[in-house]
Amino acid sequence: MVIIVVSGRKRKFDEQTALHAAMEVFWAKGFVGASLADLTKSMNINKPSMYSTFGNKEALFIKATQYYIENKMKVHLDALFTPDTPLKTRLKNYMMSIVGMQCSTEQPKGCYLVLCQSEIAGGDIPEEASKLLIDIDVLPKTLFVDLFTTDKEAISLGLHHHAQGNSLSLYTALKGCAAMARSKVSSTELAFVIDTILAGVFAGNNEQTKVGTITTNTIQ
Amino acid sequence: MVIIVVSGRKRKFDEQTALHAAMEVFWAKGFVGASLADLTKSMNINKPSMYSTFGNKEALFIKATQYYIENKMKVHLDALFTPDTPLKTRLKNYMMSIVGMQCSTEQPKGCYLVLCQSEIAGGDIPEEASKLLIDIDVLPKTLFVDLFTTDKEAISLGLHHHAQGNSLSLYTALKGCAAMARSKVSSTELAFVIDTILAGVFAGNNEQTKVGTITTNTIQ
DNA sequence: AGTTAATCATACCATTAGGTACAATATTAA
DNA sequence: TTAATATTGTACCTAATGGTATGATTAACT
Repeated sequence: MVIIVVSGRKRKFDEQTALHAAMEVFWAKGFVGASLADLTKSMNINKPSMYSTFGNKEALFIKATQYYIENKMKVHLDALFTPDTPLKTRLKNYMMSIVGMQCSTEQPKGCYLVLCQSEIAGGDIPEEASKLLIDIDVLPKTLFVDLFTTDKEAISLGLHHHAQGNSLSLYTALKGCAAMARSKVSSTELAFVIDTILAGVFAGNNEQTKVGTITTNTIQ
Repeated sequence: MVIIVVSGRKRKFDEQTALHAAMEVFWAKGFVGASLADLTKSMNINKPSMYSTFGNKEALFIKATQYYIENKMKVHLDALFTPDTPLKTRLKNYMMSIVGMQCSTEQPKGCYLVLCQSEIAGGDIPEEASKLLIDIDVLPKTLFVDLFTTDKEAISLGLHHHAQGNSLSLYTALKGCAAMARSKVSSTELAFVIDTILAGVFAGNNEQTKVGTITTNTIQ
């Protein structure tokens, strides 16, 4: 990191602190729902300061989103790779770490990304921001797929045969929990949901249930 | 229904058709994201017609939401009570009927209610509309609870012992699928997710997984 | 046909949206 | 102390927001 010393008035606010505040506004209201008045008020700065520091609303959103990923997503990863811990326990710890955050009263309930991703279809999210949100969406699923295909225990349990499907199931459960958390469902209740989806994955769900006359068991 | 015949110019548009169009706009953009320009353009009427017919944006939203419930939610119920069909199959048919709708290209992807409910936390949804959205949210869960507590097969399988938790699991899965569908995940892929959660429910997930040093197995 | 009453289209209102110009204010280099 | 530079606060811009007033249209009832 290069620090260039220049003369001029010093910035009164801390960029990271302001970014944290912006993140919370987008987390609660989404990109479209968050107005510049909302943002600058929470960031405790005025519009020219915001524009000179971050560019515009979209650029601020992109930085806030990256801030969320760095500070609110990656922190849970440790639980997934704890040594000498059964796979199921590691998955549960990881998922409950996320669910705990979704239900916390310290910050907006639910998931920043789930909310903003759901705004894309409305057509009011600028292209670059939209692209970022879509790109991010593959990361958690890829993480699960890697785990199911490389973890010794996963392979010995045969879970790697349905790595894609199992990963999608867990990721879908997390998104469902995000929606539930936003409606104020407690993490205690959602723990049961996590247990259930993990039971389904570990029980093996290969015996597909018939739908009408056709049977579905392929993932494309 | 009382029809009052009065003199005067006849309405050029059909109220239900207009409501259907409004529903699709709210479905795609949410309450906050949908502007009156968006709405009246899709409804193919102009603002005074909209205001004289429906009241205001909130009243239109409430009617559109009720329209959604009547025409897009209740249609799936039949699958849940098909005679001579195993419980698991009925649940799968019901859930896949919903997921199929979430993934359809005939209308906006995902779920109208999940999107709009997620906007409540932002504080920009008027009170009456917000109350409706919150009230609706208990219906699907209640539906599952009733089923698990009254269905013969459910009871014989012991599923009624975790009626609350199992219901929450299925409802959470549906909300997760809604989020997934909005990001264009196919119903074929989501069928695997539904199979997995059903496997979890029917396998019984009573054997809870330890989280750190504490064990969670209660639903409050 | 003429009266009555409801709907329609246009234009408009106040407010808020995202975004800037500009002058006042701090800060450093000289 | 002064010149140079960057940040700040205020005021403003244009476009879009939810919502209306108004007068022209159109249809039913007498």
